Amino acid sequence: MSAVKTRFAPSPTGYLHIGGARTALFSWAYAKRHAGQFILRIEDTDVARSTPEAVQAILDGMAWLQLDHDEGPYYQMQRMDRYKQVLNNLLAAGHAYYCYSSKEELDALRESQMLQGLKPRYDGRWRPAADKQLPVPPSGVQPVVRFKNPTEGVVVWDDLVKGRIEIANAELDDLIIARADGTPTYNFCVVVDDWEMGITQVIRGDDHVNNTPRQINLLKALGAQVPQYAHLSMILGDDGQKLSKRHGAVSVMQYHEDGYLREAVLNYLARLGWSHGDDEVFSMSQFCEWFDLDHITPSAAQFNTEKLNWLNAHYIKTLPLAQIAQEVAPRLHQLGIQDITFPALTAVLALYRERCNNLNQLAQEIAFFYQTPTVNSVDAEKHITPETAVVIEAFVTKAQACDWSANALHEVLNTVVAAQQIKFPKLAMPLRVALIGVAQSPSIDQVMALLGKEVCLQRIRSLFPKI
RNA sequence: GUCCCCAUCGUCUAGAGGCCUAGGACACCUCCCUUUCACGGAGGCGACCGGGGUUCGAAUCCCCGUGGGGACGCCA
Repeated sequence: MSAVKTRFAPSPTGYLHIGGARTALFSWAYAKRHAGQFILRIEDTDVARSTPEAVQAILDGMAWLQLDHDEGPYYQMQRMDRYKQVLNNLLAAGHAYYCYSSKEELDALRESQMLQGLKPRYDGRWRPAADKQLPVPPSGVQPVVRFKNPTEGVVVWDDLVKGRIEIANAELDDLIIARADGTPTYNFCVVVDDWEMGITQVIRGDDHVNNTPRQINLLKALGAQVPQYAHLSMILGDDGQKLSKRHGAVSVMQYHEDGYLREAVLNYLARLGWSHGDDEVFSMSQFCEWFDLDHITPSAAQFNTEKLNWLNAHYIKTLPLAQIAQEVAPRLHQLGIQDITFPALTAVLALYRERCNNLNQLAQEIAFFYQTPTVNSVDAEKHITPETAVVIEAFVTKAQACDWSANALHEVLNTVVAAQQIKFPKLAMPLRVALIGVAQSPSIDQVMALLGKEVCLQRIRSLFPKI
């Protein structure tokens, strides 16, 4: 077998969604695993629905996920001349023929077949045969080109995911490979490309299972080597329903915007429909060493945001701080915070990153370090009582004298609590409310140390003006 | 309707005839840690779609049901 070459071949009619991303990931990983090549091919022959924006969205998605291609992107619209050559060869060799049936005629045929409980298929009325009298071509009608599919026998292939699949040629019909305007159709372009680009494994969604026997027949007519096929089952939404734009089928870039790390999305996707024993958390380089098609589940998988969140949390707390800072900084800017020089973002993140499973949430949580928080009235009411001011005043008095390090502040906190004969939260909670606006935070001494003496005192005084 | 595919905890999955009184992970529950909230640690709850075979033995193989999904375009 020649060197492995896989491809991802999306049609640019929308953004790169999670299902497409997983298909791309598996194709990419398969090539990496076998030291092969991965190519990107844009299937843009549906001129009416393809858009440059969608092309860009796919490119952006692939770039964000860092699924780099070794060749391409190829654009099918740029290969028209080649398709037409192959088409003519097929016509000349008698593997294809012109069909003058109108769309209306075909619709009527389909309808009557459905009514009879039959599978709708072209009946071959323009298909040439040895002793057959073909109808006279109507004038002024541009014909389509149909492939002369074998009428007998079975098409068999050993699907790398689903095992042996057999489909009788009697189930197939003569598919249109070129439209009336002369442009080739999907099944034909795919075949020519997979053949000429030397694709060895076609890894794609299982909605293509039914196209496979047609493509194999076409490949055989062209005298081409038939690649191996691996049909991935689909991904269902969180609710078990088919992924659609209406419920949650979002662009992979949306995950980026929504606060997910690529590491988390990739790791999650890798484990959706594929497994390596009990391993759950692994890097992409590890994945590329492990990935194989033997351990792909043939059944559909339901997307589980909770688990993605868990992985996101894992990567937020384990990736280098500098990397997390790079992700969080722009999100702080989006919250209207311009200056993030003090306190150092990495120091803040070191204290806070264990508390969030999402980058946007993380940015929101730490925003108070860079801008004055609004006090949560529920928390304020709960933790600030008439006696509070006394306690806080005692704390401020003592704290002002210390060097404002976390350790020193910790000492002061303990001293004041002992002197006032109160429980620790009686002091810590009102401080949190004054400094952060809410009653939840990491160790309050560490927060105060990061915030700095000046800001702390200022925020305390704004809530307790008499101090 | 016809053809094709699929079927283990709520979810993702391990499982290739005996290692399975079915393992791991997310979620959930309990406890521990604790300066609140998290994080972390320790436990717990929880599944082989049904029925027939084959076999000494089946989650694993076969058949039939049932359920779910996909395809049936001059879309890709």
